[in-house]
Amino acid sequence: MPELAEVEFYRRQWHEGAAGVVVRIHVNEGQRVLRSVAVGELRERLTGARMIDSEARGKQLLFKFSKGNWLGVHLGMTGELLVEAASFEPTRHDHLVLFTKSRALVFRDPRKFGRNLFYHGTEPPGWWSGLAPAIDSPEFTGRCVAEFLQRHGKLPVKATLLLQEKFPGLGNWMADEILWRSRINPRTPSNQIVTGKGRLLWKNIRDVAREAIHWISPALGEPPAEWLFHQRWSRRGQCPIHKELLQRDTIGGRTTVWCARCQPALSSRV
DNA sequence: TACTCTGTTGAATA
DNA sequence: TTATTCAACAGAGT
Repeated sequence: MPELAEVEFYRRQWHEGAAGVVVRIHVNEGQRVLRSVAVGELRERLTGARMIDSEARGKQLLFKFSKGNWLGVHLGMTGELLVEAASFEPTRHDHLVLFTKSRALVFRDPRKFGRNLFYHGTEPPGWWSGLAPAIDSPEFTGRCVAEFLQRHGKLPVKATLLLQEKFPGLGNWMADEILWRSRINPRTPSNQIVTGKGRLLWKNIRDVAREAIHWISPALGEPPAEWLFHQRWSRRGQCPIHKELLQRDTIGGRTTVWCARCQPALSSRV
């Protein structure tokens, strides 16, 4: 599930739930999500450390701990961050649990597509500072979006929007929402998004990202009823505008939903 | 019961 | 270099 707004929700959970130093660590040894982590070092260094900051960038999370320790989290498809009582007993999907005196910070991920990273040093780790500029940052300009679309030529615009190297945090439903608002057919080759449409697309990327955070991040809420979001999960989903049955197909390897009337194929529109 | 589907992504292949 | 396919995994839905 986690796209940028859900990721931000989970960041807040852990950030607000963290209280005091880590006194004990539970690790689900040998799990995929820990494949990049030196578990022994993580245990040793994080025990006695205290969370002092956190940041979300797209789908990536970084938690800064005292004594120069950094914990990265990617939630994959089914990951979540929970705060439980100190008496919490980890279940089989709880791969990393940081216990403080009063709480347990839980990283749970049944499908294990998520990932933890650990780094020790005074500056943020390279895998963090190398991430693409956030969608709401000044660096995310209409021009750089236009260039990126051109560069990806024939790739359907739907698939291009899912590339995290340029659109950090966009996931499947957000991409569909953005294209629907922009009245762009998801199969449109990226380099055929011309000037005016490109500008509109850029604006809607920013708007949907910002509004998603507004509606979802405070309490894992839902966007307003008129969003495509609410229609996409069912085969009977209708365009919120025309009440027409939505189209549904796999594009770029992902289930894609669109309205044939709002988003006609390129050849049949102006 | 068996089969299909899923919000991710990066490695392998073409 | 770039685009597509698939595997990693578990559970929910039909």
